[in-house]
Amino acid sequence: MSAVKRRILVVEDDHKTSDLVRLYLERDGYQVLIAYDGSEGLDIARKWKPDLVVLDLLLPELDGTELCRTLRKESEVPIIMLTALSTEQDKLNGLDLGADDYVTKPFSPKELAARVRTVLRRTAEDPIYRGPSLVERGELRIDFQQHNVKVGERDVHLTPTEFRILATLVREPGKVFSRSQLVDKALGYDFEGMDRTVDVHVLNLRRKIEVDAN
Amino acid sequence: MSAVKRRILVVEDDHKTSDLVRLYLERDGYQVLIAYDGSEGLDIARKWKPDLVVLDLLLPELDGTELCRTLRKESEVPIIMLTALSTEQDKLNGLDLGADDYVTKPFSPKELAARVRTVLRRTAEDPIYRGPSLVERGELRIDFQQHNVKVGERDVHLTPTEFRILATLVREPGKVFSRSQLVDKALGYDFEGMDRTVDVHVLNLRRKIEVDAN
DNA sequence: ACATGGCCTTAACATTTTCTTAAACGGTGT
DNA sequence: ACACCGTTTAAGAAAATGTTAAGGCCATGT
Repeated sequence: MSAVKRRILVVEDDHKTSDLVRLYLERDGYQVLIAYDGSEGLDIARKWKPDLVVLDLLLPELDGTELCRTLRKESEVPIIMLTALSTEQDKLNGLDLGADDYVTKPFSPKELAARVRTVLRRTAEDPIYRGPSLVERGELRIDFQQHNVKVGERDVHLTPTEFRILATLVREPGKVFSRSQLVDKALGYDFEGMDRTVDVHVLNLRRKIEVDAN
Repeated sequence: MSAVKRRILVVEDDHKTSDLVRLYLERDGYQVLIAYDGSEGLDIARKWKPDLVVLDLLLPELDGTELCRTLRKESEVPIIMLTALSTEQDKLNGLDLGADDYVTKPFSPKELAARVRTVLRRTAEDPIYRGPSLVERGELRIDFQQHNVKVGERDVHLTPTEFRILATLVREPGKVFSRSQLVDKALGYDFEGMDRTVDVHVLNLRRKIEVDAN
């Protein structure tokens, strides 16, 4: 897909956990480095400039809390907290430290991978995530954080492509897009299929969100 | 395919990057020139009249920011910004300068090539979209973004051809066009029908937008 | 490894909109 | 009256768009 792999630093002292995480993240096409204690983590973070840090809260040498705070001061690298603690209070503390997301142990590596994707997507240069993270137009309500859409009270499930198309349109209300423009925005610059593929997505989208359905 | 290759000027001081870019763009059938600093870039842009400029933001001699502004004042050549900076603010600045698109380093040359294609498709290919995206003449209001037309308060629905004819006329107010000139602009150079066809479109157009209808 | 389910893509067909053409109309000047 | 030229009409042809359904792919669960 993209030529340059995104780099992810995992700071986690438990080898079993870190190996599992590495496995899943590498399978998703990320480049992964693991630091086994806090100060090593800080070190690598500074030199390697990862695109995202997965950070265990309980660490030898330098605590995750501390590390998180330090990283935050030095850069805006997205951080996902990883911890055994799970009370609401703990979560709030974590987020206060500047973490972008929070996963409690025991966790499924798949879920972690999903969160990584989400956080990176939010922070990446994807135009559809620029601008307000909550957009309402009439009955329609699009939450870019949660990645969900409502029509009135009804929850609407959109596929990724449908979401991207809707997002593209909603970011520039009233603007008319050609098929190929929509393809670029929603299917990506390197899509090489038929223009008319987008017709079907738009049709499905309409069926799902149009109020005056018939 | 196309008789004359489109010309692309790449202004980029890093030889490694510029070579890579040249490789990809040439493979896509473009004619490529590289300028290794800003003032050289400006020079070539003026003399060579490229169809598109790929512009690194950080340049010796004359900064990309400055160059972009200058180019914009002198022509409407599409510009794609290339930069290592990637914060929201930087992107917005770049677009504010009048760049048509923005690619952050490290980038995949394939993506750049795709963006070039897209931008050229949007701009160079269709003259009626060059110039202000909102034009008002008297009661008439043409929005090229929204692709809609108003006469006073009234929304007017135009067919694609009618829109193109109106756009052609409105881009050069007062100018008189022969039938065949209008055919070329609105129906395309490869149209092979009767000149008179355009009469009908003009008629329909008049009915729709003329205020002193009867 | 295999079946499942969700999503994407495509080709084919249906429907709607737009384009094109030929022909008729109506002034104007000769 | 007739030739000339812009205008208008109407109807069939063509193009664009909407819709359906089938096949392929990939990730996930067994």
